[in-house]
Amino acid sequence: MVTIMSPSHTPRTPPAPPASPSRTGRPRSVEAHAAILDATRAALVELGWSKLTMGDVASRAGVAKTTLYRRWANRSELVVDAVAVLFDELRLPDRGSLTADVEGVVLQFAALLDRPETRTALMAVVAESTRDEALRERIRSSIVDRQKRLVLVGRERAQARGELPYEDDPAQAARNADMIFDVIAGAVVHRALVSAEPVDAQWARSFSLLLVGGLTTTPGTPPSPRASTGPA
Amino acid sequence: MVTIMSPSHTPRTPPAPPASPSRTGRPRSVEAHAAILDATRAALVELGWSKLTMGDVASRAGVAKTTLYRRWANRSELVVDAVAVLFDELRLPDRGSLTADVEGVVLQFAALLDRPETRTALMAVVAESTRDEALRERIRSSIVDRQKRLVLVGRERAQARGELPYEDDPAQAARNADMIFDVIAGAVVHRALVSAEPVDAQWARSFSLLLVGGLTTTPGTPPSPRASTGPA
DNA sequence: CTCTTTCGCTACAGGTCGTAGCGTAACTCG
DNA sequence: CGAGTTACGCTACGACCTGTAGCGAAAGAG
Repeated sequence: MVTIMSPSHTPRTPPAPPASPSRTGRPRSVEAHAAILDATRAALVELGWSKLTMGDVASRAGVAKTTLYRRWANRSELVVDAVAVLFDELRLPDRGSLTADVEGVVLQFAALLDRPETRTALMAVVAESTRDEALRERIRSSIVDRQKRLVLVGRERAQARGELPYEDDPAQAARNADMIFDVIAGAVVHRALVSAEPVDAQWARSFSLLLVGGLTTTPGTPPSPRASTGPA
Repeated sequence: MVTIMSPSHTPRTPPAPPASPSRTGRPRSVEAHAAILDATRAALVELGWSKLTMGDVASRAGVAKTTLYRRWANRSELVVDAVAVLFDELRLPDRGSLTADVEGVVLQFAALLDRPETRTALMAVVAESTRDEALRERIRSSIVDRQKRLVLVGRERAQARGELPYEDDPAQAARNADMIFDVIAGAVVHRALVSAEPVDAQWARSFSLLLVGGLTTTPGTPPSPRASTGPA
């Protein structure tokens, strides 16, 4: 009695389809889980983020509204999970050069932002996350990190090709990768959603040339003033 | 009677403080206008975008809720106007070099995104604008264009300094400017809001070097393959 | 067969949106 | 100065959404 007894209600912590750690009791329906995420994406397409309601998603999915709240704390977390899976499509096929690889990832990300679900949801949950630490962490782990891996893969390939130097300081290398990620993802998002203009092949090519030009001109960060320019 | 008689209600088109074209009747209170925008920013700071309500803003501003709806169609438009004025602070002092100018504008924009009002509101209205053409246009004219001008100024200065070449094709020049704008604004926004990490002096410096390195390596877009690098 | 957890359902309190309708205030024009 | 026009504050409202509570029933674990 004196104990916290919080598990009585609002557990909802088990994120994945069913709750893994609990062995006993009725398991959560995996069909319901998939149906809910599908319904969420459908609702995003038809209604957009601002008009999407939990009740609507529930009826589309054929489950009770209470079931949604048993699994997600609020709309934002549900929507993050619903769109996160779309980011699994992102791949980085080896196109032979750093420029071509950047171009490829830009076009892929642009295609993702062209889908109405992500278009309306991505910035909305990011905006929400500025005041919700848990949501920010969920976004980071289920969306941002999936994109960032592509940058790391691309860098490794470029290093293997000799297009980029191997970096000594691991902390510095991480900072660089983070910056490159923000530049790529940020530019594409800004072009697509803020400027609201198409990220087409021409833009992707121009951008890639710009970025790779900067990367090969500026090996590390300021620390090493470097005298001569030119790629390694 | 048969006429549309739409002006009877929901005019609300007159955006600025008072309605300019109308000469007759009681003019809109400019004090109320300022009070509403102030109250909106205050509410954004305290409550954030998602918990900001029209009723709350009205009572903070000391006006009736109906007055808000007479001037703005919805929350989003009100918030855009409320934060737009903050973007007037953006300046581009001549720091002597393109790299330094980029660095300066990055830090200024970052400072703006550090304010809780803009932090919570900017991405929210952008998300909203993906499904609202009027809102998108309002954002473009009152926020985006104010930022974009800085890019144009910076390019002119760099051209005058000889750091960047004068471009022949005006359409191509416009595309380049747009891209640079998306790269700068996008990277800063992404770093600050998505990655949620600080845009500090070090980051600004690294980013500026990267960008300017790319710009001086890649003058135009692919069209003109250009042989030699280096500023004119 | 018992225990545990989830499920669907209903109901609800609390809150917001956006509008309508009224009487009044403020300003322009003839 | 009166008539016409527009903005204002106020009240009230219907429609809707959120998130929770409480129930009996279903679905597994041991």
